[in-house]
Amino acid sequence: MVPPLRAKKKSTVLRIPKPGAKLNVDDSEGPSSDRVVEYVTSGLLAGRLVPGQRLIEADLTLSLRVSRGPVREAFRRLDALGIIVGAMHRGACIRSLSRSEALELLVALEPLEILMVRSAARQMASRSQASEVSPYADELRRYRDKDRDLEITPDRRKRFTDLLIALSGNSQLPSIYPTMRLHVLRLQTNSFEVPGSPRINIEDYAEIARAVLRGDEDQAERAMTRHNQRMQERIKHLPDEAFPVTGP
Amino acid sequence: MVPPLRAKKKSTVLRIPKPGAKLNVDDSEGPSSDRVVEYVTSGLLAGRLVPGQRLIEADLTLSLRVSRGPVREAFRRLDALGIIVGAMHRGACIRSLSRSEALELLVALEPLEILMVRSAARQMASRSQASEVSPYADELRRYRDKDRDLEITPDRRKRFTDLLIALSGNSQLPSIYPTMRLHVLRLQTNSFEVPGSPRINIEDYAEIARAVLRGDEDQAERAMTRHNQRMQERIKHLPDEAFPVTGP
DNA sequence: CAGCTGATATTGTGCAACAATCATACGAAA
DNA sequence: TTTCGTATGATTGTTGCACAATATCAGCTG
Repeated sequence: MVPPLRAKKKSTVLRIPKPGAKLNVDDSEGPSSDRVVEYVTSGLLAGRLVPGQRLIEADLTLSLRVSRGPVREAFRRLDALGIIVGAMHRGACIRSLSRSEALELLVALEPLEILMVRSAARQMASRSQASEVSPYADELRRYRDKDRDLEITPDRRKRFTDLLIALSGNSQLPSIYPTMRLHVLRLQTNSFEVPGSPRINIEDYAEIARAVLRGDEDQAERAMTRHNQRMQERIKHLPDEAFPVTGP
Repeated sequence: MVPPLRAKKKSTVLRIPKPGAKLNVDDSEGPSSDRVVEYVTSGLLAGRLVPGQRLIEADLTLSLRVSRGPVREAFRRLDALGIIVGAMHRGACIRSLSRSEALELLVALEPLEILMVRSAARQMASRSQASEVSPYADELRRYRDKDRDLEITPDRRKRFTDLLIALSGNSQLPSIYPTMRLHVLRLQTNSFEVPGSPRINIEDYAEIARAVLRGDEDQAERAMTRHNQRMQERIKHLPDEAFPVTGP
């Protein structure tokens, strides 16, 4: 299997790339399908893509300069994450939640959020000096103090729960929680302003962060529950346009 | 873009299939990648595949008679579901949970299971006569009565929680809960017998089913919590061989 | 207007090629 | 002998193209 004699093949150093191959003109790192996933998720949060919108493989192929393989792989991943829905021979479109589905999502997410803040608070109480938690704790303090730099964007919201999950110390939460959160994040910020809502979230985060940093599990749970309740109220009052209907 | 004149191309009716194409010799229906996912998940539950095992694209290509495209798409889906883990240029292997990770998974799953049984019990109490729930309720009764036909296999266990989720009426739970449950199901049955365990699960299911069918939310939660606790105990007592370590 | 027919668009799959990287074994230097 | 670089093979990541299968839609006909 291993020819002991020197083969007549070309030296490894002098590899002349042929046309039609990847050629490493890739400006970013990592798998190409990651870029597609990033494009869709960030586009969803930025409002560049909206629920119900059809995703055409050829379009992404052109705009992202990748071939169909990675695009299709990314679609499967997004489908498994509940971000898009795919139908046989009909491609994929961004998943759209009805108002009741959005409420059910919040109901299902609530117990996970409670677990998350309780675990985080417990970790803070027991090992607040540990070097592992300190960078996360520092970042969480900025939410508590309503740092001016922290303009509340979808990314900031996502980061907030990511922080809590990291602090919770539960290695399995990242795999379970974040899958469909994108839809909630979208409904939290994107357009459809409801009077008084933007401030509410900042206050909610500050309250949750305060309780977690103090290591007060019960208070953290109460704060998180209140936040979830306010989100449910907000969703109930959003206009119908926030819940587009996808064709059959 | 739409050439009005009849093109010189071949008539649509007389399409002569050329060799090397799919040719529809596919004995099953649905996307090919589904078959790959099915092969892996069922193989994991059946013990044909074990955690830590490497998955080679070429192998599945040969054994399932599909090309690399669908195999890679399936891998991305399984990766998003937490069933396998993939590393750049190193392929994928079946995810292996350490003992502590398995425990953390159960901890994270517990609040979802509570939500699930509480909702199911509530639905049973409020609309027990509704035609929607009756088929599910009938099936759940077979668990309550410890139907002899219901030999407890991994599929039966999976079906039990699927039933509860269906009865809960929460349309978002299916997207959130089941992703990583496979690992728990595997640890419940596969080999590594612990004295007295097999009966415990049957009794657990019967107790949960009884409470849910009665519409007793509190009792259902208690029963489900007990079940989860017993599972945690079981995991603590499993031999180390049940938690293979994957190489760095 | 309903139903059919055909064209078009898009997806699903296969195949082959190649680059990039990993993994291992081999051999030379220390 | 041990260690380290390097060749070599294995496997993955990506591309491109071809073609089949299905959906969608426009036009035609009765």
